[in-house]
Amino acid sequence: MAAKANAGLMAEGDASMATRAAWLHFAGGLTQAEVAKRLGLTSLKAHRLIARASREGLVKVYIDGEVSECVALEDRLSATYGLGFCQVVPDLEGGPEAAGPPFKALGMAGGQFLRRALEAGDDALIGVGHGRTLAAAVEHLPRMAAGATRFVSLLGGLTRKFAATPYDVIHRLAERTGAEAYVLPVPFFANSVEDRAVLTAQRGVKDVFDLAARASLLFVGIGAVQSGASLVATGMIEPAEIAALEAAGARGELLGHFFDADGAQVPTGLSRRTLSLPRAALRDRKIVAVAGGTAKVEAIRAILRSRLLHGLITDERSASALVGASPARATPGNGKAKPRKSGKR
Amino acid sequence: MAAKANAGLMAEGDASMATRAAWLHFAGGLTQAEVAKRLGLTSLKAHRLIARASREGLVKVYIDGEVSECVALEDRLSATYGLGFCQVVPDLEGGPEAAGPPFKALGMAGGQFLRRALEAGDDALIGVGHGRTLAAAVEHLPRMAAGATRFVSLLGGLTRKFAATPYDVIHRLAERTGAEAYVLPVPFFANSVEDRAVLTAQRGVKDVFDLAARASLLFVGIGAVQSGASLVATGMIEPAEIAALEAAGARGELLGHFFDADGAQVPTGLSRRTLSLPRAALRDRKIVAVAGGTAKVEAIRAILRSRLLHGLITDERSASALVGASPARATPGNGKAKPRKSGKR
DNA sequence: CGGGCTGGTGAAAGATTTTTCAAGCATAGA
DNA sequence: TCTATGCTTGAAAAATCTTTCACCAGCCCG
Repeated sequence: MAAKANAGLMAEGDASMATRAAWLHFAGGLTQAEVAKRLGLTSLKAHRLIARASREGLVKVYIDGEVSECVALEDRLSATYGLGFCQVVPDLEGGPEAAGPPFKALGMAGGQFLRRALEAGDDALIGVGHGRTLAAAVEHLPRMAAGATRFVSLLGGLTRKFAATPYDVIHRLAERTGAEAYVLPVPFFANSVEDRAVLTAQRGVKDVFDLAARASLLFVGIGAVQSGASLVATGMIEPAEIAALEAAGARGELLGHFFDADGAQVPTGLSRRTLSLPRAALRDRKIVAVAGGTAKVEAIRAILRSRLLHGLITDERSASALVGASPARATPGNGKAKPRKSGKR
Repeated sequence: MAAKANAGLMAEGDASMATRAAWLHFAGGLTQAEVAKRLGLTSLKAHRLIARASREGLVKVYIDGEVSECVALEDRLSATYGLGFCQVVPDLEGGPEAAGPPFKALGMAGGQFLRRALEAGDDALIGVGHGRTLAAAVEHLPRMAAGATRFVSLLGGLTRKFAATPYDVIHRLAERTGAEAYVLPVPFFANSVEDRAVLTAQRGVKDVFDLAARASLLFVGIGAVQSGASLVATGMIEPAEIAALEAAGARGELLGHFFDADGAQVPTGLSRRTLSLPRAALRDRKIVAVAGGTAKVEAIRAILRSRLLHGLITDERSASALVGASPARATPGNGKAKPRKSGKR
């Protein structure tokens, strides 16, 4: 009877219904048919509601156990690079040569980190960087009130391309948490040193930079220095520029600053055009980076060696590469220790 | 202190493997066969690992959307009873006759509440009550560090029965969070007033009571006053006693204190033997109760009317009954007032 | 040493979930 | 008014997950 009433519209009540169906199914462990019966729907409809709830990210799932190999990697990374915090998540993407960076896995871990940070409320002002990885982290952040926490962009984010606009990170963050957020409506790199001066002199911009300098937690990504890097792909930096940087020894990027394989800063003309926190402002800050994927291992190592990081969230494969261990296929103990009885069937 | 009850539920490597399999399956969305291939197992083994991980509660699921009906109920309850916080969760158990209290649903909500409280860290000392509902809440609390938060029992918890020992609540809480926890190794109700005096005079006991009086958040359950109530079932109170209480008009119990249908305290000889916070210590405290189920509606209403609660977590059906047409002081001489009137189907 | 018990294993049957595909209905534009 | 388009719907097929059942190995006890 109740189900019949809402035959017409579906935008509002449907989301509620989807949530309810998902709740019954996932939390309650009811089968889709049971959910259907309970809600007075056909099982197919129930399935569609549930599928939609999952698709829209209404269903958050996380695993609350430790994978020993990952914990070991965390310990080694922490010890080696003096991290105060480290999390290594198992790889999700299949295949041996993993396509892109493990956005999903990193996103879940990053999202949880953010959630904790927000719930703890220790950091009244959190600075955030750019990139798809960070965007993924925000994507996995549950809807929640941010309390008194505010967010501030750490670097300019305008870009020509529409897709994957870095704006999204802080934007969505604000949207999801209802927190105040200060963005920097300037490019990541200005066209010239003079332009940079003009831009930073803008009242609003200057204020935000001042704010960024005071953030107590910096949540950032790490950029690779390669022709295929996102910096290039998003049009924030020219292929020629990245090539020059690479030639100059740059291996990794953090908040617009470039570092070589030893973690030393690479001086470059580009930095005089960068709209970001000055290098000096990165010392002794609580910087937590989330990054991973084969393409970024070198960059991550460079940044780690700079000793600027306080925390790192990465994936198992990258972590493994970082500590120098052999590729170590994700086939621990069980697979190798026992000479399996050869599965002939 | 936290007893590291790392019972050998499963071998070390197995747990790790199960976690990994669960991660791949739930977080990564891989099919069980894919997980198996990735881990070098048969798909059946993968399934068993995943099933085990779920069974052991390593997989936490929660739904991040609002069900409009529940939100409406929350608002009404908050307004009606002056609550500062209210959460209503959809019912999980099927059928109109709803077996027992909705432990699972309440547990999930309660667990989340606790997690938030711990992560916020606003309450340095949290007092906890008894009961299966609270136990369920702790059950659904993820493993996490409690920071500086400490826990303290609000009432004695010894009982004759082994199963469902109320001890579990604070015990498991300590175990799961690694927090300091102070228990009250005395019965809920002493055998006599003299006994009570002796017990409360014990040095350790007195200290814990003093601590309990200072807890900034009280996380408690609500007890029904019926022959079938848990108070009776766990042997903490005699059938004859509960019958007397019921005859005296008692309808609900909160931390060992009894209240009638109007929320007024029911004076009873029992209270002089109760090892719990004195009634006076309940005023103006941040008390959050979690309770639900048809059998408890009356009790919840009684407690709500006492206006002692700051927060309530309950299930949809109970909430519905609570706000539903319910003339005050409908004191049914005989216990035939079960509002089991739910639209079937 | 054998019996009974426990716990893990795999094949196959049984359920459930997910995809596919064709059809229905409403809306917007011609 | 008619038609195209887009979105939802339902039945059935395909894929996947879960249970069942029989079996085997290790282990404690008699």
